[in-house]
Parts: sequence; structure tokens; C-alpha cells
Amino acid sequence: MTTSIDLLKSYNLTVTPQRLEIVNVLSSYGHLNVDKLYALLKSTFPSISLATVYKNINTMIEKNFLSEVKLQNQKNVYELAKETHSHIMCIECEEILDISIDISSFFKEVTTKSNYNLTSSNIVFNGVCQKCQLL
Amino acid sequence: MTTSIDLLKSYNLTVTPQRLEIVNVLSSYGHLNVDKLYALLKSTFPSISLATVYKNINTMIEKNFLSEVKLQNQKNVYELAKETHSHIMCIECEEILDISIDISSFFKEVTTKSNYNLTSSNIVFNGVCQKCQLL
DNA sequence: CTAAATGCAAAGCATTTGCAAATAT
DNA sequence: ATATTTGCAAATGCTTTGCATTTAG
Repeated sequence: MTTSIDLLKSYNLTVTPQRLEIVNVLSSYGHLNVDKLYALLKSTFPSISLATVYKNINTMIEKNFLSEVKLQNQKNVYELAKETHSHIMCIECEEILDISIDISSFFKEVTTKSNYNLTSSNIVFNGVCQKCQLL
Repeated sequence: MTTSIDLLKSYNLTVTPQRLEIVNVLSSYGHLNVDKLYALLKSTFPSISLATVYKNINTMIEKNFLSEVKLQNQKNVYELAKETHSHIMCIECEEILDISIDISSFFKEVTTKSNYNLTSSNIVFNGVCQKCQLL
């Protein structure tokens, strides 16, 4: 079993209580924007600074520990880095899901059509989740 | 032949010289961020205000005349709205290409897996363009 | 003991707003 | 004639920076 401590260390990140809590809340909530992350951290560390949150997000992204997801009409959200995957956002309740779809055929098609040497992709689907469809 | 004037009118946008020039530069350049758009407009309208550029971008997006593309490590860019398509960005020279790929099979797969009622998608591939591969 | 992170306040950008004058319909 | 847009300046908001103090390794 990998602890959050080991996880941070494996990405060359100094372990601090604030960072451990970032790992905690991100693993519970999945995707959070800066403000929500800050609000959640505040409940554990009342004196935490927004600057600390920003600094941590930035270093964690640099070290590929976090990834940033850009959404339509929404602030960017952050998640613990994992294997390549896509996202679906509900345009009503803003819920965000991870989804694994095999995009290798796209990669091939796009490579052929464009002659680009592809390195990554950002794929977000927008729609209405089941819960919101019933409202 | 549809003039830029008719085009703006068809989207219920008041026609002004500044807006016509926005259409011009976007149709020549394809994708522009706020600053580049402002710089280009300045050469035709030296006294144009950045605020005007922002206001126009916002109303044009509201009326679905423009669309906004969010890129990794880059400022958002704007393009004249067209049929659904994806983008490829060169991570070296920042060139952006439109690319049409048939994503209907994905839509189906994602719908089935998520039970979301999908309305749109934002798909950006990142890579190195052919020119930059040779440098 | 040295390097890195934290928290605060200030600085720096990006974007929006309010308003008077100009322009579009 | 009325409604909208423009351009300016000010205001707002978001993110980063500098620095003294604290904490991690």
C-alpha cells in the first residue's frame, strides 16, 4: 500500500501537512478548482494562504503530480495525475467524470492527416448528467 | 456571396467597422488570442480600446458567432464559429490547425458509458508540427 | 545545517465596468 | 429618435512575487 507520503516523495515533492491534505481532498473529490480546494484546505488549516495553494498547484503540475483540466465556462480544475483519460462535464451541475476511451484510432487518423507528431490530447465532452436530465 | 456585413447581421450583431475588422483578421489568421487580435486591430484603428475588443469577443461568443478554444499552457484563442471540429496545436511554434475527425463513434461510446446526454465536445491534440520536427 | 515551504502583504496582469460621446439602425 | 457601441479611466479579480519565519530533510 502506497501512502500519500510515499506518493509525494516519488514525485520529488517535499512532504508537508498542507500537501498531504491536498492529496486527501483531491482523492476524495476528484476534481477541484482553486477556490474549492482553498476552502476545503481552510477547514483543516485555518491559516493557510491562497498563495500557498497556488504555489503548490504550480509545483505539483511541474512535477506531473497534478494535471489541469480546462473546461468550458468554468474555472480550471485540478486532479491527481493518472493514466491518460478524457472528461465529461455536466453543463448543469458541473459534475465532472473521468472516462477512459480508446483514442488510439484517433491518434492515428490525426497523425496521418496533420503530419504532427502527437504527444498528448485534451478531450472534454459536455452534456447533461442523468440526475440533471430528470429535473 | 455572403459579405462580412451580412454575416454579422445574420447573427444579430450590430455592424461596426471594428467588428468588420475582427471578422477580417480572424478569417485571415484563423485563431487569435486577445492580445494578438488587439494588436492587429490597432493597425487599422489606432485608437481602438482593449475594452472594446473584450466586449466584442464576449458578445460575439454569446451570439455564437465566435468560439473560444482553450489550450494547454497558452492563452485562449478565438475563431469564427464553424461546424464542430477539433484542434491540433504545435507545442513548439503554437501553430493551431483545425481538423475534422468523425467523433460520432465516441459520442456513442461516451453516452453509453456515462448516461450523459452529450451536447458538445472540446478536443485538442498537442504535438510537434512537421516544420518544427525538422529544427 | 541547508533547502524548501508557508503565510502575509504587495505587486502584477487580465478582464470587466461605468459613463460620456459617437455611431448604427 | 432610440438603442448600441466605442474609448477612456477606474475598478475588480485572479495569480504571482518578495520576504521574513517556520518547517522538512
